[in-house]
Amino acid sequence: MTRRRGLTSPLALSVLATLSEGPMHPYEIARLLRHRGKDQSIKIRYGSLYTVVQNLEKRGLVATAGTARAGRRPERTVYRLTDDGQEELEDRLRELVGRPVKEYPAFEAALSLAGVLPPDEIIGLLADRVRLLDVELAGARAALRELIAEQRLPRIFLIESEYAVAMKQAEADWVRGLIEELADGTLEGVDHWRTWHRTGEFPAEWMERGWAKTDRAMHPESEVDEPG
Amino acid sequence: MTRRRGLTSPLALSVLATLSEGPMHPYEIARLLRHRGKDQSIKIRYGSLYTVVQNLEKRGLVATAGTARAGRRPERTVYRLTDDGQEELEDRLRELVGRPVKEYPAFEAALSLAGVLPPDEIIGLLADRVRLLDVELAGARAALRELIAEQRLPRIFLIESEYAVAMKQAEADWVRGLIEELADGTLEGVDHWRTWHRTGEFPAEWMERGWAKTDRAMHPESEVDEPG
DNA sequence: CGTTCTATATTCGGCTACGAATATGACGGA
DNA sequence: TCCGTCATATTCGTAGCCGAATATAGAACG
Repeated sequence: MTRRRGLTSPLALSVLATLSEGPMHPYEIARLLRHRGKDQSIKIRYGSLYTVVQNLEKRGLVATAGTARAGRRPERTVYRLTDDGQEELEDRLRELVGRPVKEYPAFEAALSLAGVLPPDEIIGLLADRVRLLDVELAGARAALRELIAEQRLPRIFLIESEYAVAMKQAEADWVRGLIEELADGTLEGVDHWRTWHRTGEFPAEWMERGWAKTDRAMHPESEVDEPG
Repeated sequence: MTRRRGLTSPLALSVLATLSEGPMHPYEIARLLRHRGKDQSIKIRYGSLYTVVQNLEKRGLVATAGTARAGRRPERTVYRLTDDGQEELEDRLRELVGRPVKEYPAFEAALSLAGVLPPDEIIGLLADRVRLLDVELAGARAALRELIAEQRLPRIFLIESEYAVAMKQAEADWVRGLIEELADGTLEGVDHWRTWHRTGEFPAEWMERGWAKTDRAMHPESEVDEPG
């Protein structure tokens, strides 16, 4: 009945993973992860790191292996992975690889609120986005090529970057498609959206539909006492 | 010189966006967003909602429009969007639509640490993932069809879901490709990864490469005082 | 050998997120 | 009418996240 709550952050996982290579102190963990470019896929904040390690210690997933000092620099606490920690690490990794978790990308949120701006402005913004995505893609691909060709780093160490590139490419492609549908009016509703912004009035044609009615019903004009 | 820090959460943005339709109290905002299915693209937590609204008030982006009560139920504070709030809303939306922001999906983190498990187990887990993604995709597509055909909801109100579906599809496709490359050994390094897990020894062939050397150098065996 | 810059190593305080608790009204059935 | 349950509406405490500050050592430069 050991409680398995919390400590689910990617940072916590990366700490366990790194310690599975041998005892280390927190700063060293961060340095290694950075050196390997893992900070591109995992958000590493020094402020968080030390708290996370302490919490992992509380749960018995890591333990202090001793303290060391070089010269008169501040004392470093060296941690090691416990058996429980190794088990947790593997369990969480299995979970994370084996099943998708619901996430909330900022762009999805933005799309869901895009109605606030008029469609023609949105088209321009989406075009900006595509341009920037293309630049990022070119950069990321060049970096990958460099690491593989010059540094002779096996591709297997770079799958997470290849994944990121693939997703970025998919997004760019999808946005390009959306821009087209918006521009040529293929996408059902854009015309009404446009006139709605021009006139400020909710399209009469939509009023009739069921979803519009229940939507209105959600927002009763309630009597309000003016403040002050 | 008004400081424009913080309050960048999607939830805050959705509050502003919803209030741009008229004054409301926090619970009503949440209800509307839920009714419209926006809670699929934006994480809505009641605990957070009230804090967010208060902070928005502090920054002058929303203001209390009065208080209302129905019967003897707890008093509700009704908020309205200020002019500053409307401006902020549009600015942030432009930013969010127009430029990609770096994000850290859990799966990317998992991939970057996947070396902890042996490759053949990873292949199995990836297969699980693909299966689950396919199920989710079927469900999401069915839901979209239902809303468009039965409810006669214009597609424009559903772009965020279409985006989510497209991204999920892209991920499923990419993972399928990865599984193949892992299974048939096309991906450079899998063989060494496999023997490394079997023997516990870092492959000699890799030792020679520059990246492996600097990696070792990152982790000096430091003298450690045993504790207790 | 002073100065400045960067790398090392960690602490601290404030803010944010969010689960859980609270309190009331409305509705439906036995 | 009494009771259970659902919807309404909000507060509170805690746990975690993270920017910024702190302090020291070595390296580079003139």
